[in-house]
Amino acid sequence: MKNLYEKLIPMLKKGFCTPQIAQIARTIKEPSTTIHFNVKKLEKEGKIKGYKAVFDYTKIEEGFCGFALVSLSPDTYGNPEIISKLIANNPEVESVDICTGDWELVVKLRAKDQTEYFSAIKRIMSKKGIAKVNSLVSLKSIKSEFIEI
Amino acid sequence: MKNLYEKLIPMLKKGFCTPQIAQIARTIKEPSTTIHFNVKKLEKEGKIKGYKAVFDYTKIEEGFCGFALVSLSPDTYGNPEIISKLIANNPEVESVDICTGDWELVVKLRAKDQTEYFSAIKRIMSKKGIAKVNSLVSLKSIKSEFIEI
DNA sequence: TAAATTATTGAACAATATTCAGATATTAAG
DNA sequence: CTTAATATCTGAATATTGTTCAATAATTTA
Repeated sequence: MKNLYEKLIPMLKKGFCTPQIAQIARTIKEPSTTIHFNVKKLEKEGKIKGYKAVFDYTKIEEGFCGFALVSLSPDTYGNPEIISKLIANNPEVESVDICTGDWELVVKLRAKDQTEYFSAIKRIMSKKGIAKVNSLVSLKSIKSEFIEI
Repeated sequence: MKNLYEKLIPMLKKGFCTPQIAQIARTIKEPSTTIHFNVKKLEKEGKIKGYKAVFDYTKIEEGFCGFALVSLSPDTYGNPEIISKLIANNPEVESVDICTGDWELVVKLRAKDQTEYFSAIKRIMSKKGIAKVNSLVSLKSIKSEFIEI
């Protein structure tokens, strides 16, 4: 068979989905055209960023998940956004947050296995400005993207 | 006006979306019926858990985000799933991971503001079995759910 | 109060997901 | 290798759904 999974999964992970207006309308018993109006307003107001699929990552070759707690070196304190965006720009990176507390960045990553996770971490975190990285490896994801696994 | 946002946002945050088969088909130049077949297969195989909207949480009264790094007390080491599921079962909780490393759990939370975040943390984390909580407050989300903000 | 803007809604339309049946490819068995 | 069985692919037809439009109602502003 044609390997469409390799194309479909990255597409659906980032978008290519749409709200089910008729089903929402039926569920909350409002006219579908009212739901349509409201959803489009949420989009125009920039409140909705997009629509996407949520995967069971253990079943799509992304079962190895971890958090990198990052300390920045003093010279990047003034502008953590630049390095954050560089980190975010990797497909293995699920989320990046600039934080207060013991670490400046919290980065969530997903890879196929330990080997690929290790090589991703090395590649992504070997940047000038990163002083220290503390890795927490996830043994089991209980909830992700607001959806319980 | 009817406040449909209060109903729509929780619905779209967890589901009520669907893949855009025709658009995928056009993009990768395959028959839409083939895409349909493949997507349904992904669903049957349990690889796709659902379809949902991603929000700009700063614009929907969930702008305050943080991570709780949790240490469990020795008596819960043997069964961290139970307490993890209790934690996951709160609407403020975006993700829960059982980890190795310096903390047993990593919990991502979203609330309206500092006050509501504080009350959520107190409510969620005051459980027997939780030994210690280290909170990291997000000042800015750069990427979330694989989507850059 | 009156005017203007914003929200709601049903009917008509266009686009899309889904079903179905036949064709093709792949795998398993002899 | 050949045949049978199974799985995948695909176009045509259908049913469902998102979208547009125009008219009405509600809300806000002057």
